[in-house]
Amino acid sequence: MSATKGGKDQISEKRAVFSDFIGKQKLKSTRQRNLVADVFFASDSHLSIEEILQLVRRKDPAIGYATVYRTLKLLAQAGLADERHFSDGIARFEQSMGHAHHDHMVCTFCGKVFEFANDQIERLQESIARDFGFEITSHKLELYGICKDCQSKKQSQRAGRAKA
Amino acid sequence: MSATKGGKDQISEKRAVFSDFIGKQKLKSTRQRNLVADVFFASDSHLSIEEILQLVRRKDPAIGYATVYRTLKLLAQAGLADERHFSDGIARFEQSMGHAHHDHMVCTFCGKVFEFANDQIERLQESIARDFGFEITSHKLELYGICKDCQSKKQSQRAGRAKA
DNA sequence: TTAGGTGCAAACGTTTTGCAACTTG
DNA sequence: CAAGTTGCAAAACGTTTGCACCTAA
Repeated sequence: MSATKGGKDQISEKRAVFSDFIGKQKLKSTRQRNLVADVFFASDSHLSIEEILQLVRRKDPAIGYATVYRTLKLLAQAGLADERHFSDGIARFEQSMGHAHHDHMVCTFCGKVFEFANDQIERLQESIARDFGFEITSHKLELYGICKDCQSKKQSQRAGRAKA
Repeated sequence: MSATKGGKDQISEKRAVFSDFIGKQKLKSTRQRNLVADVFFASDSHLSIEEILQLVRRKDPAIGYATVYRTLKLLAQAGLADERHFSDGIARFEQSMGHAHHDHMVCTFCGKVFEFANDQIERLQESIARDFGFEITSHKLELYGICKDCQSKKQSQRAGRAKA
């Protein structure tokens, strides 16, 4: 389930892609930008801006929200990040490089996000769209529920308290 | 394409379910609440709060946002409305009674929402969840793209340019 | 040097809430 | 009458933006 398949060198590749993008767009490579990007590349989950900010501030407490928002937007433009909106109103970002298309399973108990891919579903989507004369540009499939771990947590939690 | 399958009597049934809910919760039946509910029941599309407010104000211009928000929340609690969040940041509501489970196809050109249902996809979702030991409580499948009508609109609008 | 970036705080758009006046039961 | 509801305006929420100062190229 790890997002990074190749370890460290994958990160430096992404770093390279990013600085390439920065260069081509005549933007500047700054300490803050690189810090945000590195934190993002080193993570393998679906981080919110808030979470990224917390991680980044461990290394530089002066960094503000705006920089994180702006940098993630750049990363998205560079094709390195994908913005996702699950059912909790806040944006989360995942790495897009090296990821084939996949869908999400969100645990409503612990908030963890699992990824999965299923070609058969993809093909069915295409055929449904075809029937409608609809031209798909993107899609989103999310399963909400309770993950394996939380099912047991939930049970023991309920076992402890009779009823509220 | 029509959401209401039985016509008028379906509306009165919903009205009944709603006032039942109101009664059981020891809430009060008010002119505003009933107006909002009726407007909602009479519609068959995916309305935003803003749109519902506009419709309601035709009959009573004094009604405010808060009442619409509060009433839609009640309708959702009563099992009569489902809140949806497509990729435009604003909440839309659809009627849930009499609706079998279905998914959505959203035209990113005109904003129209089409519904579809596919048992095979549902079954595949279940089997994927089972593989993960995940217990599904709900899910969301949305196809984004361009609907039949808009494909031609788009072509004539971009008459001079190359086709994708 | 200067285009561009930063952090702050204020602005945003949607949704929620506190409250005094007002209905409903 | 008491409890619940209303409309308003203010607050709250995540996000974006204007701006004076700063920094990379």
